[in-house]
Amino acid sequence: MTAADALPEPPWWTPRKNAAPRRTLSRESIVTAALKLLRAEGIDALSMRRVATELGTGAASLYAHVAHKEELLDLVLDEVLGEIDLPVPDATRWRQQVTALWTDSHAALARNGDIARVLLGRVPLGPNSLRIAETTMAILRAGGVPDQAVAWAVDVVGSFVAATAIETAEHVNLQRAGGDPTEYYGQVRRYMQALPADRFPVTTALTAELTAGDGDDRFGFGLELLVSGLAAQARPA
Amino acid sequence: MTAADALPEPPWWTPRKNAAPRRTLSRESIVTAALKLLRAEGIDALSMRRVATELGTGAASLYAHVAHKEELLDLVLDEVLGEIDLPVPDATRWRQQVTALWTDSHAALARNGDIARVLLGRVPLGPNSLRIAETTMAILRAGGVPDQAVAWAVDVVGSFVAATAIETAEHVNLQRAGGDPTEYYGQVRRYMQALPADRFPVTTALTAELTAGDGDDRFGFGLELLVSGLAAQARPA
DNA sequence: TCCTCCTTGCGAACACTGTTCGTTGTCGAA
DNA sequence: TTCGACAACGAACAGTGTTCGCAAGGAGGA
Repeated sequence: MTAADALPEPPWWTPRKNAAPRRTLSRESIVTAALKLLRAEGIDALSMRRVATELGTGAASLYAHVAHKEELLDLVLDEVLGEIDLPVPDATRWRQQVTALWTDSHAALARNGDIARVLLGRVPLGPNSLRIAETTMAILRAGGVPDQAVAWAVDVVGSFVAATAIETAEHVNLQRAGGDPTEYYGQVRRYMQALPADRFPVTTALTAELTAGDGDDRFGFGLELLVSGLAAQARPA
Repeated sequence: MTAADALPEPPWWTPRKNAAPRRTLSRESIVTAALKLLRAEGIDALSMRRVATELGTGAASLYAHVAHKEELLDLVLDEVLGEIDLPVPDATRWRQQVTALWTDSHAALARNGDIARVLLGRVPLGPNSLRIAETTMAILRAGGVPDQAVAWAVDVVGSFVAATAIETAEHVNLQRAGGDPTEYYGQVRRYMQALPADRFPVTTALTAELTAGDGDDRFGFGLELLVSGLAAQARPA
């Protein structure tokens, strides 16, 4: 760095476009930037242009490392799934193990914005998805769950985990946007209570139960239903 | 036209401009056009401009009848849910009744493009949603399911129904786009079979089971898990 | 050393999106 | 007949994903 660097270049010099080192962009850095944006502002804020500006460049530059936005989202999803750590299957504790694994998955998705949205309607085939599916199936199989049930459970419970993660994430979204979830639920509750009781006897009677519990409570309830259903199908040890 | 018309609209639905002489455009015609587009080309094709041109007008005209796109989607969703017909709760057949009702809901959503996407992350409070929820809870309660379980089940199973409906709809999407689902599943199957067997023993062993069955089979499997879980919690008759 | 090829970076542009603004045209009531 | 209300709507704005064409630099060979 000499003193000359501080001077503005004469305008008749053709300006050097980039003083910065060129090899600054990579797939990893793009995924990291996207993930950061996702966590901070949700999936709606995740545009190619915003990811690019986060990295100090233009949107077009991303397409040298990533085919489309969908591929970027796939990569981000797999990155998130990488946060989940996998147990070594133990036949004597299979119920606790699947419960913990699915709970972890729910938590990992829910804590990363509404990334779970990209999971729905796709068969996730990223390396981390595959590792999770493999481990899940190994645990269930060790528990004596029949093969067809094992295969379908990993899909079906996966859908359930994704769907409830979206719900939980939306809760978090609301909070970040300055909204108060309890206030919102209060509004919903008052609306349900104000329904005509003759046509909605159960809804009006159960407003307390309907608005009780947070996302995790509801997820836990559903998961327990599913896991106990699987346990009922398992051959006794 | 059913009793749903008599319900108070949720306060966040902007009331239609009342008693106005309308020429061709109306809320109903907009919802119908949107639904038609949704069925034909999926939710991604559902833009305000396309709905408008379907009606022979411009996008701006829609905003006299609908506050935003989100509200339009809410209306479309409720229209779809109106296709489901509700049984009269019968305590002796509660299991068959909930199973049929949830299966119907799944079918209604799946046959209308990926409309189920708008269901996720929202508490659906349209008149038809409320009627379905009321009936579902009445059936479960008649079956002796505890109140808290009734309330959470309607939410949790609703999420499950929506998630699997998206999956089924995506299947249909693929078919409409000229793709062959069996060919696609064959591809997935070959990919899984080609995985290193030492690190993915279960996945490679269960490729047949993993690609077996269509959306309805998988939905039925998951639903059976959930319903039998609820039955286990019900007090004996 | 020079001259290619090839990948990366990137500004500009294209065809879209949801939404708003200001104006036009029409209709019911006074 | 006049007037005010309001649906209809073209144009515009700010945003989106993606493509194109060109510039810059490194690698490899002559």
